[in-house]
Amino acid sequence: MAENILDSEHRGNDSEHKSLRLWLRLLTCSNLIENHLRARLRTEFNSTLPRFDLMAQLYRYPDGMRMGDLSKLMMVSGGNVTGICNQLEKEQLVVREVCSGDRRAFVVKLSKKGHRLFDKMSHAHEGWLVELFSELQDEEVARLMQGLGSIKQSIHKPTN
Amino acid sequence: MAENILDSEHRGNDSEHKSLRLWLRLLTCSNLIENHLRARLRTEFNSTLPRFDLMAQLYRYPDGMRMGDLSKLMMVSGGNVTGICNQLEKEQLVVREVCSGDRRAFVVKLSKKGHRLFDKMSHAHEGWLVELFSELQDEEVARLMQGLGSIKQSIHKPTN
DNA sequence: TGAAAGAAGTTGAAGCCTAAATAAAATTAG
DNA sequence: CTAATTTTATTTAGGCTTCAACTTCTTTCA
Repeated sequence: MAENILDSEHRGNDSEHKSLRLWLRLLTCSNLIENHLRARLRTEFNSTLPRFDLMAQLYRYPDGMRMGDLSKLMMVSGGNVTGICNQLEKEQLVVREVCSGDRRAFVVKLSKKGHRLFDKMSHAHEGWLVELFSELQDEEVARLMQGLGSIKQSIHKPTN
Repeated sequence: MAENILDSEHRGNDSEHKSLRLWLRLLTCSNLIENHLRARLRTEFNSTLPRFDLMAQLYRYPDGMRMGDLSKLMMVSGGNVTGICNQLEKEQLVVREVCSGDRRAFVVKLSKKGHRLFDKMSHAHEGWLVELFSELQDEEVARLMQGLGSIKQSIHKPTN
């Protein structure tokens, strides 16, 4: 314990500050983009980011997915998925079907109405992102993809 | 308008998907890290990320800051800052002082107790980040810092 | 000066989100 | 087969977050 304190004062300070600064910058970018997307979703579609994200997952899996899969992919809690699905279901954008073979589970799918709406939203959404990233060179994007990929990998196995 | 639709179908599809994929990857990384930090803050300090973030801002400005500045720096709404400050004030980790010269405003500062607590928390917090990023090469971190910097710049002036 | 415009912070309603507890069904093991 | 465990989804309590409306104070400018 005491050694750790010494350690971090004698060496490693650099690496610490680098890690912190990297995280803060990553967070800033994420917040900037998220806030921008949220605002446009609200003003242009009277919708929200979580609703959009859930529909986006279903859009990519036309056969539908279970609540638990949604929770994992979206990296949010199960209760949260339940809540958002309830709303989308009430608005008839999404359908819960009983899962043959497991009576506990549901398969959630985009309804026709939901599919149509998401078509429009995702098109706009992609446009906003292209706009936001318009000043970035292709090469820079490629490097970022790679670097962020490393982070993803690095974290999925946190000193296991 | 109609031209835009044509445009995006004839060319630019690549760039669209690149932008979208970059955003999704950025978001994934951000979520992974955020969830990890949130969990450790909870288990090890029985605290939360928003509380930590607010205290972090005050820690960097020992003379305190106004609510509005906190809102801008943290990129969250004013009402949100009010709520978090209320909590921290109740726990005596933070102090609201009347602002001489503007009777509408407050200057929020870290209390002694808050300062001591944040000392401990931030030390742990930096350690967690070093751990999370431990597999990244220095060079990769530098490249990421630069790339994310470009994003930040690019977005702060969204086609102004 | 004084009315209009703007800015700082709070409040309230609604939705988002988590963690922990629960209920129901499936799986595993004895 | 049955009891214990695990899995799937929901519920609950509490905190986070936004937006819009509001109050109070400051600034502007006619």
